[in-house]
Amino acid sequence: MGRADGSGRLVSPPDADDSGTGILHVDMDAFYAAVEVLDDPSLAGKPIIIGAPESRSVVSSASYEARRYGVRSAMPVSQALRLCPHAIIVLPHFDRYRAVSAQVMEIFRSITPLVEPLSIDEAFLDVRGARRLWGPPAAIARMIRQRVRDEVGITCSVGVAATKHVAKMASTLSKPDGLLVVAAADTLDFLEPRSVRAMWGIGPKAADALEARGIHTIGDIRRTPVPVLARAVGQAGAQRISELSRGVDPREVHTERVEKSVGHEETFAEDVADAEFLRGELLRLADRVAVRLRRAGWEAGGVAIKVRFSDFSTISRSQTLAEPTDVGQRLGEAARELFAGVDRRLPVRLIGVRAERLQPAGGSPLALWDDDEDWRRVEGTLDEAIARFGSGAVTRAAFLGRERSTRLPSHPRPPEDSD
DNA sequence: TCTGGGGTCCTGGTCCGA
DNA sequence: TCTGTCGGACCAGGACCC
Repeated sequence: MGRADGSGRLVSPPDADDSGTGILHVDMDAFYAAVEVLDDPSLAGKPIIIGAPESRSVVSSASYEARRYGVRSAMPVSQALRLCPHAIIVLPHFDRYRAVSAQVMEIFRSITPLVEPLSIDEAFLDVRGARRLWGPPAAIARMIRQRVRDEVGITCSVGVAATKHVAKMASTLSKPDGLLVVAAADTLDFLEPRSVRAMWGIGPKAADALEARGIHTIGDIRRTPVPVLARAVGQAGAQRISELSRGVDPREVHTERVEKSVGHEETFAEDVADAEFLRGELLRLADRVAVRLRRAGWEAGGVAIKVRFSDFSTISRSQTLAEPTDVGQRLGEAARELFAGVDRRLPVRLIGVRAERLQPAGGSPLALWDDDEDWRRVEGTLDEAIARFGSGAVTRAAFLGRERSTRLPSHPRPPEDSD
């Protein structure tokens, strides 16, 4: 497995056993800060905070030099500056981060087509089919680290394991600039002593709820019956963490990701009570959402708004549209209708608009599944397909290329969903 | 001390039709 | 015809992730 190297991280020796593995999780180290150093080498070795200097801004990313002072992502910039007064604040350059990210992802795809980007700075790779070309998984991981360093100029950490969950945990433990390999046979030993907080999907609330029941480690989760876990994290969560604690994680590496909603939100520099101004903002945000919808060729079947008040309490309202749309005016009208029903007892800190239930604009081709999971492709809308084939013959329909399934009326749920 | 913006997923409540 | 039940759709809120 791995050993501590004195810096708090775990790394594997060059001859680490990688038998039974094949999933890699690659995570760039302090990505935004690393790109800024790449573009301005005079920042190297200095505490950098990526964020806006405005009063309500939070830290998007921080260099490891800043993290030593306790600076963390999502922390208010004002608080970060109290912890590290000599930190250098750098405004984010998202276009540049996206360009570097594309460069890194291209390296991954030159090794295997099975790449699942999780965010701008991390991805899962399934390298089980790449062994003959590039060698065993641990060797591939070393090659990736070398290539990212040589060709892009930044460092990354890699976890190698048999499953996504363990690979993700391993990369986190190996940070920064590390490699940790967990052979399949070592999975349970690896998981056993780790804090429940280290699990992917367990946040502060769930961790508190588990610890209140004496469940502190992943080994504790493994020994706890699912109904007991369910009282802390809900039924679905309990089932999931119970399986993960036993090293069971059947999730594959998916190369296609389907967005389910598109939204914009804005926190005002100062809280706003002026309703007319807020209505104007809703229209402006709806327009931005509509532009993105049209660029992607989607229409929204529903609209949601989010309002955060000066006391940080947050409400949301949503409605299904009579007809799907990608027109900003229509989205804006729906958002304003929803806003009219909100009790505005306090000034507003943040307002947001989100388009939901996305579907292809103008009735795209459908794939229809019948009861035998046999499928056929038809042109037109779902309603037209029902008219043509009858709802009884069809259990499931998906818009091609989007993997959006729609269960048809009066019919049993298919054995598995397409998501 | 004072909490961004972009998302996904889950839960629980309510309404409605079969 | 009335009533109870069940399941699906929809909605609101919260937790979580980067």
